Amino acid sequence: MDPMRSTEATADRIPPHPDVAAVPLQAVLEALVDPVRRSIVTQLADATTDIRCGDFDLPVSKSTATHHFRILREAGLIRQHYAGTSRMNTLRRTEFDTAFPGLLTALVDADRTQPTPVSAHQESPTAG
Amino acid sequence: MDPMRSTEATADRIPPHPDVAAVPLQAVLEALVDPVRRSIVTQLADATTDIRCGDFDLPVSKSTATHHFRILREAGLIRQHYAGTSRMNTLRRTEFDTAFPGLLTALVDADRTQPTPVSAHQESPTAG
DNA sequence: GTCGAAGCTTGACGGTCATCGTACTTCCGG
DNA sequence: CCGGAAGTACGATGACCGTCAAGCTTCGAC
Repeated sequence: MDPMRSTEATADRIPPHPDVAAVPLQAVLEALVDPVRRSIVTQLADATTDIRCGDFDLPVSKSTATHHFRILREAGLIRQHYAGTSRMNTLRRTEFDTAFPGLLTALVDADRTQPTPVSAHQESPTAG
Repeated sequence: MDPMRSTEATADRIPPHPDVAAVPLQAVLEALVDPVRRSIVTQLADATTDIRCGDFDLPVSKSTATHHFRILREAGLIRQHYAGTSRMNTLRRTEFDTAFPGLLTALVDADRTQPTPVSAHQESPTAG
């Protein structure tokens, strides 16, 4: 009800974001090995602005998408904040590049060259 | 029995190595997400010469190690050749860097900064 | 030829994770 | 206040993958 709430004042409902420097490399790789999550990251990397959860092009249900966003947030890859009922997502590029130099660039670059096929109901597109 | 067999003539027993350019990014990430396999890669990156399979410092049984070497070979990350009964392993750095620029460097670099804890009988060191 | 060393193959097992549906919460517009 | 929209939380389920032991193959030494 405050007139103060534009885009930044409603952040209470979001669990705390980790310090990227404290995230283990293992967690980062586990986050990025999933094609759906990697698709989220590349869509963010290609965008110039934040993206709503619901505006991503994803082949999974809403609850599964929520799960993926959480993994990415906990891996320090994305930052989330509320705007109304919409959760906005940003890539934490600068911070991440400090902690893992070159990693995100190399991955997004590779994903652009070889777009990862993200089809639903398939956990291991390589083996399948 | 040929006198010709120094180190390169015995390569028959090794399945063919893939063309790195044809390896999907997904396969590369699935290979590198495992801490044991990442440990193999970093040990190779730190070495100046080839390493025998048995000379790696790995917390798993021989059969499991064989499995990991195969995954890495099929992901285009290592090259294997026989020398007697020993299988030698080399990092395919140059080829890999051409196909996935910056990826290997960023990963090895990150792994050096944050050495991955590879303990036996543990598939998900992050969650555990 | 025989033996040991090095490593592969196979089969089985157990844990982890991606997936979903359902129910719940929070916010905005009338 | 009420309804819809946007997401989350919670269980349940099924598949994949890392793990190992046992047995086999290949090579080198003697």
